[in-house]
Amino acid sequence: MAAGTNEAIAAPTLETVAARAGVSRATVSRVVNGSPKVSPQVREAVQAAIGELGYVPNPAARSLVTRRTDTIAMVVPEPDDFLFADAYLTTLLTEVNRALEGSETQLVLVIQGRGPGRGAGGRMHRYVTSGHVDGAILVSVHRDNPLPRIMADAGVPAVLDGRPPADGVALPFVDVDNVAGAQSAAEHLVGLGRRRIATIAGPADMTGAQDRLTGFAAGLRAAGLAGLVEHGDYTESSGFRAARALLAAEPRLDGLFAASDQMALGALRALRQAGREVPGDVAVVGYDDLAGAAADPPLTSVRQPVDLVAQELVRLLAARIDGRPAEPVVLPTTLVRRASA
Amino acid sequence: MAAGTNEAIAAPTLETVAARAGVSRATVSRVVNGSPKVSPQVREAVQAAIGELGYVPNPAARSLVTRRTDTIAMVVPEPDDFLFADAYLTTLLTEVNRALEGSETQLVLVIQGRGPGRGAGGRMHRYVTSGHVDGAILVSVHRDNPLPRIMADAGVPAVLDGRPPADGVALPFVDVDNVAGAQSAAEHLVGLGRRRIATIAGPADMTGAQDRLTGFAAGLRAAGLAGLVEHGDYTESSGFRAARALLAAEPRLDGLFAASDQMALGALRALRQAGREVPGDVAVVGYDDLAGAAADPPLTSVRQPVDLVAQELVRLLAARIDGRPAEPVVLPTTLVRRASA
DNA sequence: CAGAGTCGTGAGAGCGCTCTCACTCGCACG
DNA sequence: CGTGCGAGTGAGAGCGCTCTCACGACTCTG
Repeated sequence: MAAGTNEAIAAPTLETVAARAGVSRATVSRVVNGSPKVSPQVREAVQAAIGELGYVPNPAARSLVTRRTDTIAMVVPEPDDFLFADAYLTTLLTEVNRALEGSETQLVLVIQGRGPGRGAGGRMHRYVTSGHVDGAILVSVHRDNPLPRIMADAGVPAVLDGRPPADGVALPFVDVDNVAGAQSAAEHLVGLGRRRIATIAGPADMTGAQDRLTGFAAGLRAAGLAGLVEHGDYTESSGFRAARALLAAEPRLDGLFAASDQMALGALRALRQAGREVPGDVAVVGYDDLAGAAADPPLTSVRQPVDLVAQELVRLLAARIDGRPAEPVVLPTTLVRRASA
Repeated sequence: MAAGTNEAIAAPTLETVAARAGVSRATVSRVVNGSPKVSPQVREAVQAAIGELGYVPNPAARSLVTRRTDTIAMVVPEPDDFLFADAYLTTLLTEVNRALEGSETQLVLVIQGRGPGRGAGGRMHRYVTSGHVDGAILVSVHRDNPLPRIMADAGVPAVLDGRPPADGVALPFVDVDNVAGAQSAAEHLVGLGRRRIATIAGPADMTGAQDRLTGFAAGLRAAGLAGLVEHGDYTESSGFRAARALLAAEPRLDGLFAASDQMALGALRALRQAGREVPGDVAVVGYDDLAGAAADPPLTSVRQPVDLVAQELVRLLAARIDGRPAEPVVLPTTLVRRASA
């Protein structure tokens, strides 16, 4: 059946505490908020009263007057997106949470459903726009996503994970240097002596995927090579399909760069089925360095500093919330070498 | 550099709308909350005013008086847990979100950090306990987790994903029939003619893992067999290690049941490295049916109805929040057969 | 020793909303 | 034609908190 006594008696308020400590509401409020202008004796008395009464401030009352909720949202466009980029998103989520530790700010994960409330004016837009949160981190934003515009129009502080498209709303953002990262992957393959190199790129409507493709192409071009391209959607199965297509187009393929570890995993599976040895026949490099360490063989991958991304995202958003300016940040990647390339 | 005009002018309030529509605050409130006792003409006028002004109710003010926040929390104990059971937790999260679609209730994901605010009275306990949310779904609860007790003591409605230990707080819960699920896995292996069967069990301090072990043992016993047991923590790598240990203890192993797909994946890797064919030499069954469909070979697994679990969790919690009783729910599993067993 | 600060404290307004209660109609009833 | 009643509406009292302002009690300064 269920929980214990059905709700304790009325929760203590500032008033109750004040009466108990023999001071005014204002003074209790000062103690609770750590104001320095309270004498030590009074402070102690108030703290004792708070302890005895088990007083906890009412967040609704507080934010009614402060116009602050001490809550920020991480907004993920839709469940499918959420699942597909799984490892990256969960990691980012965890890291953002960690970056918030020690502060009073609470993180709320908002997943856009696909129900009727989906479009502009939907439940989630209303939520994010109507004062429930002080600001938002927008994640996994595709080009046609209206959310950045909505947030900007509503005057709600927001930052982006990943750079916005050139024609998009100019929100502050944190990105990793995808061009350089992908280029280092391409150069690594070239350095290994590979010459027939292909890439499994990400969705064409995401800037991160575009940049990785750009970097890859630049890396090959520098070596006087051209590469095959096949697109996936960051999932394992799309990587599997893309790798088969690539193999069909170029049976003598000897190097492969996948724009996500998930896709690299799918490619590994396709290669194994096709009887190719990795790295013997085909050297494979992934991206994210989030899912490949336990692969077979362990995946060489471009690591993104997700912890730093999270910290910068939080820092930028905090700045915007306080009305300070926030400059975009671009973080470097590192190539982590393992057995696959 | 950032968002557009720095915040629109003061947001419209009930007062503003009332003035514009030529009615009182109370009437606007009635319209906003869909009260039936408003004449059609007035309702229309008010709705027009709301539209023109772009009025959005202030949630803090509202919940200050209603004592409701229309927000529930899903509480995940710690980042490591979150990561380890990855697929299950993300799926559950998505499904709970989906179950909430159409309602006005918003889901907040709360991850317990490991900082100083960790213990009782920590940031997260305060958050969940102090009126930020109407209730909470507790997930991945280990035996020594104080949270169920804290919630019960604070009188905050809460429900559990997975049955609580016998000596734990009697919160309403939703569980799957882990005993029957594991038993069906064992029976399947037996039915395949396997006789040297082992299991990789989950953490001993989680009831779900216990139940799976119980069911597995029961299934073997019914066939007059005994099985080897090795414990893991639901991660891929723990499955890898456990499978090696099992292989060392019983080289002629011909059947293996892992209490999670992740661990089954690790086992697959260990078996391949040991030169065993799956399912030829060793038949493998996983649990969750969340990560094995694209494995090599595709994993036979015990499927949990995560969507139903989510729906029931939401239903039970809603009942508790409304002060209605909530009976525990136990849902059935199904064995999904693929190539691995 | 008067004037000018400090410092700690309390009084009280007000944040935007909901909800009870009282009031005003218009209409059916006796 | 008075009375009763239900439906629609408004007035106003809070919900629990923060924050400005005023004030009393000191401590300094000249």
